[in-house]
Amino acid sequence: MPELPEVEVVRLGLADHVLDRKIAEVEVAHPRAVRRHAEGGLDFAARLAGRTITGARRRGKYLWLDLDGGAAGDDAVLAHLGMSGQMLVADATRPDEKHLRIRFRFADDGSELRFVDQRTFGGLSVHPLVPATGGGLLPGPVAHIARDPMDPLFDLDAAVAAVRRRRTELKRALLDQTVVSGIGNIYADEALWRAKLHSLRPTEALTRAQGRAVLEAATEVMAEALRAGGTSFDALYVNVNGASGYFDRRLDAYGQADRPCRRCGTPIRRDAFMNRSSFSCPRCQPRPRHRATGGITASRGA
DNA sequence: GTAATCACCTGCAGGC
DNA sequence: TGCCTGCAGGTGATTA
Repeated sequence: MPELPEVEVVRLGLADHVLDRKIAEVEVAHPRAVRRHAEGGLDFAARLAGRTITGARRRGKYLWLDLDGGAAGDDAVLAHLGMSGQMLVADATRPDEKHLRIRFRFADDGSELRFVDQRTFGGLSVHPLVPATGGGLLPGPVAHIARDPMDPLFDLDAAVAAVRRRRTELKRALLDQTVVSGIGNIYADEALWRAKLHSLRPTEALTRAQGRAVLEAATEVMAEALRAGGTSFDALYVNVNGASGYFDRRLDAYGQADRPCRRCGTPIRRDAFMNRSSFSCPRCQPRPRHRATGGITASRGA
């Protein structure tokens, strides 16, 4: 599942393969892939034909391709990979993927850019760039997203304060993209394990030191994942060349149900959390005393 | 204004 | 073998 490191790997690949290339034609094979483009697929394709890609940027799990000046000024193609989205640079002669949703053909007749998405949670859309709080230009839908821990202007103390201002459970706050962006279920569990904090810990009772510890752990684990090329459990996350990352082999908590904790040997526990799963070590990460439980201990393993 | 819940969607594993 | 159910989970709309 693409989280920040996986999206960054894709962004780097796009920067290598599509920068300064002129789009000749865009084909939308599935309307759901452009559902966030309010004017529909035909308008999406029409707005991109003839434009040149001038940049590949990212905030959190969103990435976008800057376009040269159009009729209405600077704009960008915004992409969210959702659960299973892939941006593939492919030779035009290669057979189409089963879940090909959008195809970009370029004026140079070289490789194509394909948006492939099995579960259709992802999508592409075109938006004008608008001034963002804190400076810079961003596509409109990204303007409310907080800076991610790999952003050079990320303010750790401000992020800790934002987490502590919330009145919720710690993991919910970590997953809230308006508090800190880029963290998904995998890296939230890994950061909590490293910081020895339970996902249900109330944010209002979190000390500054604990807040710093969990956000620093998140930064650390995502940087390590990026160096490994991202986390892949199956064929759903790949880079632009279709290759998988290797960080899943180094996960300490996520997907490790019933396996011994690498710190203390206690079996990792799986709990239900927001219609998904949460993994933690019951010894290193004790539950807070005054929170409702209701989790499950049965596990399906990884 | 803030927090919680649910729908969206497809493929796979496991049980019967 | 085939059907059914549960699970994976990020985002945005809706509800409280």
